[in-house]
Amino acid sequence: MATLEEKLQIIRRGSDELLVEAELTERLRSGEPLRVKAGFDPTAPDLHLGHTVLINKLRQLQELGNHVLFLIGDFTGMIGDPTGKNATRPPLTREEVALNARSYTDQVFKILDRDRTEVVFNSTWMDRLGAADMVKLAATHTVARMLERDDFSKRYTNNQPIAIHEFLYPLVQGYDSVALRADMELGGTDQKFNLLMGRELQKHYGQKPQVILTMPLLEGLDGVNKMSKSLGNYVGINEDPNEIFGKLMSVSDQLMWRYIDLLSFASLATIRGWKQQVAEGGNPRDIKVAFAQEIVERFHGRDAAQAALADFEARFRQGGTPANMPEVNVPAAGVALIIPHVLKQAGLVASTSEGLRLIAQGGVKLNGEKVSDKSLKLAPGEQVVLQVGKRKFARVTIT
RNA sequence: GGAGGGGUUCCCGAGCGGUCAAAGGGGGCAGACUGUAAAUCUGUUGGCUCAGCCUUCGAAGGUUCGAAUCCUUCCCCCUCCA
Repeated sequence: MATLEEKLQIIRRGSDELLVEAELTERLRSGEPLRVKAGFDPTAPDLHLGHTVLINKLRQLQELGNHVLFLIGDFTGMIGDPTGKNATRPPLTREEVALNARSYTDQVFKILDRDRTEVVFNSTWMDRLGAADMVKLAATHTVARMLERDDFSKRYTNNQPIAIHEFLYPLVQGYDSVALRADMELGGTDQKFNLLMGRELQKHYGQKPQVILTMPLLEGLDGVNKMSKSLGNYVGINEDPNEIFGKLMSVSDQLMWRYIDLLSFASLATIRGWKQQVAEGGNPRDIKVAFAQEIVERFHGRDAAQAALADFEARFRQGGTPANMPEVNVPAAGVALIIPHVLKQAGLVASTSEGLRLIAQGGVKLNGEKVSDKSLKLAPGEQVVLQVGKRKFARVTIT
C-alpha cells in the first residue's frame, strides 16, 4: 500500500493543477474510496490520445482504490460546451446515447478498471429538474462571474456572440457534481472554470466541495491546437496500428517530448535519460520509434507494434509498398478508363482534378513506376497497384 | 425600437462593375532532401467529358453586353443608444 506522500506524487504526476491539496490529503487520510468524477461528451465516441491523458489519470486513481464516476453528458451535450457555436444541438435519442455509451465503454475499458467504474448519465437527474429549479440554479451566479470564464471573456471582448444558453453549461456541469456527491473531479485545464463551478454549487447545496485536478491539454499533431477529432489532428486509439505508428512518427522532434511527458508510462528517470541521449547528439527518431511502439502496444498489443515498425521501415526507409493494402474494384463498363478517373473511383483522390494535379506533380505511381501521362488508360481486366504520395495505396482491379 | 458596422473559396483576410476561380497568410496535399509521415526548400490547393466548359463570394430577385463588386427584399452577426 502506497503511503500518503506516494499517493500524492502519483496523483500529481503530469497534472496541471491540484485544488485544494490540503482537502485532498484530508480525504485520502480518511481511507474511504473517493468518488472521482469525469465528464465526457456524448457525441464523440472516438477516443484519441488527448482523452487518454485524463483517462490514464483516472486509472491511476483507481489503482489507489478510488471509485470512478464516468459521466456521459447526454444532457449537457444538448447545450454543447461553449465553443463559439451558438446553436443547441438536437438532443440525442435514447438509442443513440446508449449506442455511444456502449462505444465509450468498449474503448475506455482498455484503460479503466471495470469494477471500479460507474457509468452515469446526467440526463438522469437533469431531465427531472424543472424549469423552476433551473431558474434557481441560474440564480446562484451572476453574469459578471460567468464572464470570468476565459472563453466567454475572450469572445465578449472580441465582439463574438455568446448565446444565453451557453451560460447554462457550466451551471449544469457543476450541478452534476452535486447530484453525484463527487469528492474529486478531473478535467482538462480548459475545464477549470466548470470544475470550480462544481465546488461553488456543492457549497451552495450544503456539500463539501470537490477537489479538482486539471490535466494539460495534449496538442494535436499540428503542435498548435489541442488534439481534436474535428480538427483532424488526432491519433485515435482504435485506429489502425500502422496509422497510429505513422502519425506518431510525424510528430515533430520538438513536440515529441510533450507527447512523451503526457502519454508515456516510462519512469521519470527513463524519460530523463532519453532527453539526455538526444542532447548528446542521439537521433530523436530512435526515441520516437520507441515511444510510438509503446503506444501502439498499449492499444493493439506487442505483435501489432512490431508489425507497424516493420511496415514503416519498409515503406519509408526502403520505399517499398505496405504489407497489406485495400483491394478495390473499379467498374469500367467495358471501356478503358483514364488514370485520374481510376484514382477517383478507387478513393485515392477526392476529384479528377486532384488526380490530374497529382500526376502533374509526380505524386502518382502505377506498379511502382511514376505516372507522367495523364491520359494513360487502364482496360477492364487489368490489376494494378496504385500509389498516391507516400501513404496511400490500393490494389485496383478494373472490372 | 433607433443609429452604425459586417457576412468572400477549408480557416483568417484582400477585392468594391470587366484583366476574378478571386491577392496575401494559415492549414492541407505533392515533390526534393533526410537518420523520421522531423526540420528545410519548391510546387500546388472549386469541379468537370480539363489548353475548353460549369458552379462559387449569407439568401432570393433586379439593373447591365458583363456583378463578389450597383439596386431591392429577406436572413444572420457585432457595436452604441433605449
